Amino acid sequence: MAGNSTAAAPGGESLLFLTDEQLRNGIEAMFFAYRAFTADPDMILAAHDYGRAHHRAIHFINRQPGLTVSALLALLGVTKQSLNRVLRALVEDGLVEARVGRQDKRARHLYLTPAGQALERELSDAQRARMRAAYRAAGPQAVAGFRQVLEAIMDTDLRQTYQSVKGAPARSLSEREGQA
Amino acid sequence: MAGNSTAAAPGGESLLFLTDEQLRNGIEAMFFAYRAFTADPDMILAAHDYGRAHHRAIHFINRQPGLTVSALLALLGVTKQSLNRVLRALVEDGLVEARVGRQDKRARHLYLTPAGQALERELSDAQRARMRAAYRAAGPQAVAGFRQVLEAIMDTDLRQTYQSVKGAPARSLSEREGQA
DNA sequence: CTTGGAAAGTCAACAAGGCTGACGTAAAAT
DNA sequence: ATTTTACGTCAGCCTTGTTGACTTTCCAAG
Repeated sequence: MAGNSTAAAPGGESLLFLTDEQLRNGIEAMFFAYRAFTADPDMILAAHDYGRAHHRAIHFINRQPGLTVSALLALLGVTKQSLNRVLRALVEDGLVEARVGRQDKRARHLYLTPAGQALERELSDAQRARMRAAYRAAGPQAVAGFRQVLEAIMDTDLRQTYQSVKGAPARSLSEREGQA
Repeated sequence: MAGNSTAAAPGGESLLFLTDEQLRNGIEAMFFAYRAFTADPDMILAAHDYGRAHHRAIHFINRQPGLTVSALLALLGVTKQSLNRVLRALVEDGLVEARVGRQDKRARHLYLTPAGQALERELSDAQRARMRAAYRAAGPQAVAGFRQVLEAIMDTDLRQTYQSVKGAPARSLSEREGQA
C-alpha cells in the first residue's frame, strides 16, 4: 500500500515531515489557502461582472503585453473556445485590445487598454496586499521554502511555463513580433 | 499607490522578498502549483464520472467520519443546494452512507462505505504521492516555511476552520454525537 | 502556381458546478 | 404553541470548462 508513514531515515535525516498526516495537512492547507488567495479578487470581479477566468487573462496580458492568443492559451491551459468567450467580453468592454499581427495576420496580439490596466491594478493590488501581509508575517526564510515547495509541486511542463513567465520580459514580445 | 516595492527595512532586515516582483512571482507560483496539485485527482475522478466537488466531499467525510451535512457545508464553503447535488450522487452510487442522527434526528451523519473508502484511497494516494515527492525534494525546512506562508494567507475564519480539521479527531465526532 | 494541410480564431451546443429563491418537513428549542 | 434549525428538493440562472464544425490565413510541396 501507500502508507509508508513514519519511515526511518535512510540518509540519517528525520523524515517525520513525510508522514501521511503531515502530507494530508499540507493538502488541506493548499485547499484553504487557495480559497483565501482568490477571495479578494473574486469580490472585486463580481462587482465588475467578471469571473476568475477574466482575471487570469488580464493578469497574463499585463505581464506580457502583445502576447498572442495561442501563447495565452498555453499559459492558461484551457481550450481556445473557452478563452475566446472571456476575451471577447474584455474586448467588447474596452479593457483589452486585440491587434492583428503585422507579419502573421492570423495572430492577434493582446494589450490592456488604460481601463484594462486600471482593473488589473485594482485586482493585483488586493492580491498582493494579502501576499505581502503573509510574507511579512512568515519571514524571508519561510517565503523561500514556500516557493521551493510550490515549484516542486508543479509538473515539469508547468514548471517550465512558470519559469518562462517569471522573468517577466514585458514589452519584449511586442518588439519581437514586430508590433506597433 | 500600492507599489512600495523595494522599501528600506525599518527593523534592519532586508525586505527584498516583499518586492512587487517577488509577490507577483508568488501569486503565479500559487496558480501553477494549484493546477498541478489537482491534476492527478482530476484524472482519476474523470474516469469515475465525478468532479472536484465530489473529491472534496469524500476527503472531508473520510477525515471526520460521521460529520453532519451542515458541518461539511461549513468546511466546503458552498451552498447546501450545491453540496446536495454532489452528495445525492455519492449516496446513490453507494460511496457514502447518510445515517439519521440518534439524538438529533434532523441531522444526517455521513460515512464512507467500503467502496467510498476505496475511491478515497485512490485519490489521496495520488495526491499524497505528489506532495511527498515535492516535500522530499524541498526538504523539512522548506516545508515548514511552506506551511507557515499558507497559513498566513488564510483568513482568520479559514485558519480556524483549518486548525480544527488539522488535528483530525477522526471517530470522535461519531462518538460525541452518539452514532453507532 | 496551385493546392492541401496546419495554425489561429470564431460560432454553436452541451455539462459541471457554482448561485439564488421558494417551499416542505421534521425535530428541537424557547 | 410558536419559532428556529437541519435538511432535502424543485426550478432556474450564470460562469467556465468541454467537443465539434466551420472560416481565414499562411506556408510548403507538388
